[in-house]
Amino acid sequence: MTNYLDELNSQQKTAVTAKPGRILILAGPGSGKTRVLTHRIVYLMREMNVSPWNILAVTFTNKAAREMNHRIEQLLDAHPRGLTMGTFHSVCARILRRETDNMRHYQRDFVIFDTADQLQVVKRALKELNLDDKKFPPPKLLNGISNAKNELITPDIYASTNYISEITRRVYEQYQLTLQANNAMDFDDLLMNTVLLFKEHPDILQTYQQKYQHILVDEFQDTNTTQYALLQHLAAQHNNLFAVGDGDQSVYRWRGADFRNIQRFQEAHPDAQVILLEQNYRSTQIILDAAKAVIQHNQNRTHKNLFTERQGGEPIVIDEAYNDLEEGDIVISTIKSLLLNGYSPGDMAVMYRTNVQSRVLEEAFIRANMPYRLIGATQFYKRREVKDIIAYLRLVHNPADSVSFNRIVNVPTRGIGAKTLQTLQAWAAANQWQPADAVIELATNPEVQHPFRGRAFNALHNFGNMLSAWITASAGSHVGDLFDLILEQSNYREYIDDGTDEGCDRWDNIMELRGVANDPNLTLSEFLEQVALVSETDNLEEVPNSTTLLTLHAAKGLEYPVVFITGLEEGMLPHSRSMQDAEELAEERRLFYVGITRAKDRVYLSHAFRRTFYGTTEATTPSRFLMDIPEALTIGSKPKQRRQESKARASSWHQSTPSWSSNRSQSSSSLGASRRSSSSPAHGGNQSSDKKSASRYEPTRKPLPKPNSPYDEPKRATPTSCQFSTGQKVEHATFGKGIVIESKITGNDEEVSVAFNKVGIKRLAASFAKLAVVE
DNA sequence: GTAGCCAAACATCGG
DNA sequence: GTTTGGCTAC
Ligand SMILES: Nc1ncnc2c1ncn2[C@@H]1O[C@H](COP(=O)(O)OP(=O)(O)OP(=O)(O)O)[C@@H](O)[C@H]1O
Repeated sequence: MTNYLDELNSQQKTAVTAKPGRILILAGPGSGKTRVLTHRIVYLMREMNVSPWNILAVTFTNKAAREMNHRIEQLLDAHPRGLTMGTFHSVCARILRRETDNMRHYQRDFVIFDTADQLQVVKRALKELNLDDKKFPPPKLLNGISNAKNELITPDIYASTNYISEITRRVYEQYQLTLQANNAMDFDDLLMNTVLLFKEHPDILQTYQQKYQHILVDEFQDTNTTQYALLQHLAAQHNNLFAVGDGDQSVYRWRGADFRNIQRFQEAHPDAQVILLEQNYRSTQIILDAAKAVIQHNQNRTHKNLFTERQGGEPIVIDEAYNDLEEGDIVISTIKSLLLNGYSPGDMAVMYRTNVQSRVLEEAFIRANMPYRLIGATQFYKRREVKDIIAYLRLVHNPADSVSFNRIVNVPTRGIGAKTLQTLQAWAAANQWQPADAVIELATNPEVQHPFRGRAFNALHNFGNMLSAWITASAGSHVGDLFDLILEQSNYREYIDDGTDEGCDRWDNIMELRGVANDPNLTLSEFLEQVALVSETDNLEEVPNSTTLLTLHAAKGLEYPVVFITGLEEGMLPHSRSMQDAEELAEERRLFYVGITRAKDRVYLSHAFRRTFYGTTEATTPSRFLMDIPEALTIGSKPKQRRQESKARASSWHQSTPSWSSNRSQSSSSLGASRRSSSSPAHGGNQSSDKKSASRYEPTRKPLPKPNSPYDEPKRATPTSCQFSTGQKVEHATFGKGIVIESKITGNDEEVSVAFNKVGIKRLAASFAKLAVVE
């Protein structure tokens, strides 16, 4: 039936049932984009009789794709077989993989290079061009190359206007040749090469145009020129493009995204239907008002009249901490209070501008023994041991990959040092081989002329033997079997698992990777593609019921009942590297806006008066963004005042200790619950080992403390008598009626356990929970 | 050829 | 404060 349309408001319904064509949905935060996209797909299939094979849906993360797939399956009560759904990168990778026969420079087994690999290639290009990598920093050059690719600029049309750009052009040219020789593409190539393929082969383009008659795109504001071109090509024939986006949430300008693609789209297609989604289903009025007040300061916005039916709400809490350490402690103690108020750890997220900030927060979680999940920072797939194993597998899959070859040829050490490698490189080059071809030749062709003797020869010969055996084995076997074979024959375990905690940890990571390879239906090629294209947020749900620590960027598209945004200081948010340029500053503001609008019920904003950079501590100024939130919506001392206070304090700090503590207790009163002032948290020696073994990468494997474990170790018992007693009937604003099962004094508050009729047993803080006794 | 040490660089955001 | 890579001593 059509009852799925009943779940939509009228704006959403207009969007979902719009006549196919060019459609632009401008969707405010929390306005149900996901719902509109999924229902649109179902609508196309059911009402318009469109086959899922003819639908392409592009999402921002793999996780979003999975979730939408799941949702559609529920709505249809059947698996949408044939539906193409994925990120730009994964969709392009699939197309390219299929079309390699039509590409001049690539074979089917091409691999995807990540940033570390890319840097190696840039360094090699510099060497080949006789350029000094001290004078021309590889990361800068790589950035230039990436920008060009995002703008669909190939080396031959790259216009150099000055010395540096001429260097970039040359390196770019050489870089592309090296990638091709390695049968490898970088992330940007996946997009650019797909567009180039379509440009060069109109017949192939036509095939895909006919296949993808209906195209839907999420997060349209964060598409770059190349992605935009891709969409325009694909949609050129049937003109059915359903783009959903919000200019106010554009936060990827720095990697080529341009929210003006929204305007471009409207200008290119004046007949496009534009539909606004303005009702926010997520946040309370107060949160939405605060967010609107923040974003209002940006120029050239499409006006949207956002509203919510969730009247009122909890005020935004603004906290000032003495330093970043105390900021972490404040977050922790606030979380503890919220846990007593019925929230669970998984309801909360702690956000920050840069990954380094996560460290202090993480340590606070570890000290307090609270469950958390860290997104990003040192990503799993970027860890040394994981990259090593992937390099082995990649080399077997694509022996042309010399970056992987160089990475593992002597890891574990097997007597192939710099000197030998140099000779190998020269010998390989003379024969037009890649290094892996050379060692295989050495091992399998006894006739071959070569420059090696003695130990070096033996080492290379052995390695070549192993490699060619793996390549043979890879043909018929599962990824898992190949994985095990490589581990065993390379002696990698002995090398990495050296008995230290760290070694053990690294081995565990390898076993975790092994788990991914377990899927029997996965080919080596698919496995490698999957691990290359996973994003940080993709595995988010794997740790149930722990608080999420993540950057504001990573938070885009997610929602949490409680959101903490930390580090609201000038230089941090807005970031110092974005404060010069008005456009970049506007993006910082959007980032803050994105953060606030992730919250359903509560927002906590914090800043530290002193923060440690590079090991030295400096005084800070509260973020200008704090002053944009109307006072009426906040609790905590007024941002304007504190700005001056902080400045004054910064200058007078060394003379005397100002009335910090009194000030502090004033601003913390808002939380009611106990909050210890962190005078000097012990920097114990066991801290670092704790961190490594306890949580950094464990969460996906090791169960974290159970949600009901006692986070709230009693601190200082204040002699207060209990208001509630066992058996008493009570009522709570949200949870309804229930019976008290236990009541005790914890910290300086009374902790009440109540069995509610509807929601089961909850533990609440009496001062917080507004429990009423009923007859 | 390799392990281990120390200095220099370092850290915005991510697929 | 941490990581990287270049250098030295075995
Ligand atoms: N018509 C509706 N009625 C009730 N709830 C809805 C409706 N539409 C969406 N929602 C709810 O609103 C919340 C936000 O939806 P969604 O995550 O799709 O927002 P979004 O538009 O993607 O937001 P953002 O742009 O901020 O990421 C979800 O919890 C969803 O269930």
